[in-house]
Amino acid sequence: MQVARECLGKVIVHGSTAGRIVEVEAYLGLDDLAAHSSRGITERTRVIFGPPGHAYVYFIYGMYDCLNFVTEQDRTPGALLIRALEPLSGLAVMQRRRPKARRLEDFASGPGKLTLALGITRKLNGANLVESPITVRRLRDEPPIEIAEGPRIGITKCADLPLRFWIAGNRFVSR
DNA sequence: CAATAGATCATCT
DNA sequence: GATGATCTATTGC
Repeated sequence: MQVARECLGKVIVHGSTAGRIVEVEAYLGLDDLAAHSSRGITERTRVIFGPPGHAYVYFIYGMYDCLNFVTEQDRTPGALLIRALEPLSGLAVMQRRRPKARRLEDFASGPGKLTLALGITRKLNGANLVESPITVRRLRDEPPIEIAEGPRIGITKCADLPLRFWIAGNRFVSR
């Protein structure tokens, strides 16, 4: 939850494409029934229980990959779902990967969209976020931001917890 | 504009 | 065998 606030405004770089994190959701682990990790360690949730600073990428609805950051210490489950990015570079590449997006706001304004735009797949599951193909960096001149919070989206359990965070007023946040 | 259906499959019961 | 941390196209007002 603290990590969620720290990650907003940071930049994800993958290949020639990069985007600024403008919306995230926290998934806390054992007590959070909406979290994949709430039912313990399985083949899929293994990395959520691992050390922080790694990527958890999972496949959903038979069609989309979603990107998370592992946030808690080793043995403690916790993840941050990246929900929306503001495209910064590699726009032509993103457009090719997302032919249906007509406006810049449609490139990465959702969990499934951003993985397509950046070319992120399950091959990056478990990857270190510092020295792997995918990295997270701080913006050179980080502008001050106002953080808004509210209930998470697209879940049926624990849907009322205010664990969704976004940059107030940013137009690349999902609906 | 809002509501709904369809696509499509890994994971878990 | 059902479900799901989604997106898009289509239908209906």
